[in-house]
Amino acid sequence: MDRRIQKTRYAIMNTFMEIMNEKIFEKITINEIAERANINRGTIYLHYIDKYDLLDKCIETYIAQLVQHCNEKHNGNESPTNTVLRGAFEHLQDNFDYYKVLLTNEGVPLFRNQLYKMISQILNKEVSNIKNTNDISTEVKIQFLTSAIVGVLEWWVVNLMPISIDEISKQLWSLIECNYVDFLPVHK
Amino acid sequence: MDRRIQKTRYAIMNTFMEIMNEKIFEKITINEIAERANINRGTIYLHYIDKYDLLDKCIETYIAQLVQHCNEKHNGNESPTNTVLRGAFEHLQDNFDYYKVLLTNEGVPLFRNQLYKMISQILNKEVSNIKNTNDISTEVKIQFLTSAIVGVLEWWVVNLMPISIDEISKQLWSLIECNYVDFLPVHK
DNA sequence: AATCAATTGTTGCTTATTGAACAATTGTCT
DNA sequence: AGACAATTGTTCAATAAGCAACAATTGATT
Repeated sequence: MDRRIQKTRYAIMNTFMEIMNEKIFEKITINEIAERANINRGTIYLHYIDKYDLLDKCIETYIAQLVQHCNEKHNGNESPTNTVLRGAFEHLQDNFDYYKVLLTNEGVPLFRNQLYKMISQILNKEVSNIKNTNDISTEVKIQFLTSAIVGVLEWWVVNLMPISIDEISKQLWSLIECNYVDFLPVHK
Repeated sequence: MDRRIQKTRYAIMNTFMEIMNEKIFEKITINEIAERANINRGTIYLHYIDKYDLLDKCIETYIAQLVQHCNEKHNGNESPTNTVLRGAFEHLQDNFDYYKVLLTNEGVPLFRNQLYKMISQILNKEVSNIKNTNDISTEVKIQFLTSAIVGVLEWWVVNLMPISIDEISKQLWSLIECNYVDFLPVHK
């Protein structure tokens, strides 16, 4: 992509998140973002319809980065789900400022929905190759697991990462694994 | 000035200084600067003839900022020279990373010359309104003072700002004042 | 001495951003 | 209610930055 687009969008989104840290979403103006980002006001409209669209795009972007980071951890590893989990927490930590804002300021439901969608997609993909062995429907299991995982991710960020990545990813992995070992694919 | 020009030049000069901190001037390539600054290589040539010109422009720019900062301190103050002096040290401290590089890496003579020129201009302006009272030529005095001041500024930066701004500016001011009180304008 | 990769300036064309202006809308204050 | 400043979204022409390609030069390696 054209470098100018990269830089402009980064500046806008970054400034927007910065301001989100200081005041509520409704009080933020396009004007303010443009000035702080040192970007022509009109330029913002070339990329985003309005500030609601900007919020949407921010969430989309960060979730996409989260997925990408996890995928990089995934490739060529024998125990994918475990390392993917670690990758997720790593990314949350590295971009803590963003996720903290998105999970406490406005837009929480939007963000949670995206997160939910993403996790459930991964789980669906992960279980697509194995058959259901007991009488609980896969659908229900996935809903159950997704909610549980999203809840833990959210808790960890909102509570300012109270325990280390090692601990949180190990513990969460244990919870997933021991209760649903029949459900997840077995590696090695 | 067009925002794009500001940002581009800032990115180039900033990256250039960063690299100057890591390797000697001769080993630095335009390519490297462009990549690290995330700027199209051709764009650098729109602003600078080559890396020597870039070094020149950097020095010019930082000196101009130094002068501007001092002037802001100057305006509407009763004892200009003293506050101007403080302003100079403040600016050196705020942009320590730049000046440290310019005074230790290549380009030292270039930078010192510019500094020299700037200080002597200020002194000339400062004494233009008063007449010479003794038998030492104004010319010689200005050369003497300029060298002394530049030397102290340079020493302070190269030795990593070993004493506080308060102390250094007070001490330097004393040296200037007590020896050349007949020479400098008397305020109030 | 010769080869090879990297760097250098430069070019033509495309595209993104800028600044300025505009009317319309919003929110605040009296 | 009316006045007012601030914000909004949009337009336009001008211009800076982008990309890709090029030949020429440099520098290191064999």
